[in-house]
Amino acid sequence: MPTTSSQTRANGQKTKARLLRSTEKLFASKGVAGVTMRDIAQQTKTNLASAHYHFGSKEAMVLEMIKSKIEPINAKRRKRLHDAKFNSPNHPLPTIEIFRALILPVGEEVEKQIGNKSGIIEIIARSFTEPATFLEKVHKRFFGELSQVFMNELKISHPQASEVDLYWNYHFAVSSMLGALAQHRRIHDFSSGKCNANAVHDMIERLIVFVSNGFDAGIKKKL
Amino acid sequence: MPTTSSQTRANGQKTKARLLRSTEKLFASKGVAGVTMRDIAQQTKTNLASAHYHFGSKEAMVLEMIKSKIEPINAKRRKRLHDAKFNSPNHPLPTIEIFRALILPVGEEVEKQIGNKSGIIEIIARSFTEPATFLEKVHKRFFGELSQVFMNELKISHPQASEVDLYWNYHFAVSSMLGALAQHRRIHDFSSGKCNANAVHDMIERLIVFVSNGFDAGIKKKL
DNA sequence: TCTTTCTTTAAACGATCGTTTAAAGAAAAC
DNA sequence: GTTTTCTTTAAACGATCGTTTAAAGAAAGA
Repeated sequence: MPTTSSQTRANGQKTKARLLRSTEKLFASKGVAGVTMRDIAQQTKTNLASAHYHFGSKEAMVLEMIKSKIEPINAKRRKRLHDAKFNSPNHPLPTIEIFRALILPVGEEVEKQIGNKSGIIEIIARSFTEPATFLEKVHKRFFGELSQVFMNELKISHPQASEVDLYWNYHFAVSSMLGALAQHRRIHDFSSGKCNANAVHDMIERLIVFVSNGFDAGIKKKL
Repeated sequence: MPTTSSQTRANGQKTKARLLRSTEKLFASKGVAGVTMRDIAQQTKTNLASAHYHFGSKEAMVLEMIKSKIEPINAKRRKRLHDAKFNSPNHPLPTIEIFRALILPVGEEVEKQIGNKSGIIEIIARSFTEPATFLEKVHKRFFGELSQVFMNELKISHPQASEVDLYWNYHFAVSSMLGALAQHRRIHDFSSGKCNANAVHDMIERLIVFVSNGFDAGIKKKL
């Protein structure tokens, strides 16, 4: 049978991938603490001990799942930021373009999971809100460096601004993004059906406007 | 002994109050799922069964604790909104005054808990982010009506705006507030010590500026 | 083929969870 | 003082958790 050599012992890898998919859906909809290894094994139609065989522990499993979902998103963010700079080589980037690079790739991921009740976004947002479990380390590991990249870009675009202003308002911007995306499904009930939670593209554009204008308003004091 | 008739059998009430305090601190720092009834009993220096005697169940205990903390905050919000209207009877309220009424009372609560590692704010924010546990009902119960009050005020202040715009941007504003307040302690590390997480008053004023300008930017399209 | 390695399985382990029981202790009512 | 009601206590209950064990099954190398 024609399989690549890196794909030898194929069946195990398939089970591992299926476990990761189940982990994402279950953790997103019920929270890390609300899902048991037995839930995951049952959803994956495999044995409980098999999950431990592939990942070693529940914590290691969550980390690997989160990593597999977040890193592609962060790569898109960097690429979009890089491309935006390339397209306006002689000018500092407008605030809105910086936040577009930060937010749009997450929005695309939200758009993918329209059919599902929840996905990686809820997990990311929870890593920002949950108490001092291991999810807190996750947040620093996956977003620490990325935040510095975007902060640097904001410094370049706002050369007269104080660092304190920049840090505070970036903090507000990230909080807005995560809170809004994680909870966007509630908009339907809250607005008595007037707003459509599945109109992700519309929501994302609104969010980018909200965030970049809030950011600039908090910065301009220093001009 | 001179005690009011509603205060007879005094000792039990003291234990109940101590249980509520322990519940707040523990749930705030470790999350609802991360705290056991035994943790609470131990922290309160009482018996495990005593907690069930006073509250019936873990869930009822959490609900009562949250209610006891949130309702005074919401009362302050309504009062501040009412006072602001009284002080400018002939003009619609500026956006920033509406959000000041919404955000300042929460800020005062954050200021109270500066010494502690965490408090009710983290719990409220988590009720916005956590999966479909009973905390979700909590959110609707305690904030549903309040949100309508503030939305009505925003409609009055933005008579030309569409309801869809208003709902979306109010959603963003609330997300910003909860995310920023719940995570404000992270600003110290993130900013390499440049921002002081204990300067709550400064943070709150920044947050109000961020939110109201973001809101207006999302609304003004319709003018 | 035989052997080795990878993967799955059923069953059990010890720990811990929310809750309940039944009895003792303390405070108020009489 | 006696009775009644409220409160606390130690101990146990059944359920469920993450993890481990030991053996069988499947795939690849020799």
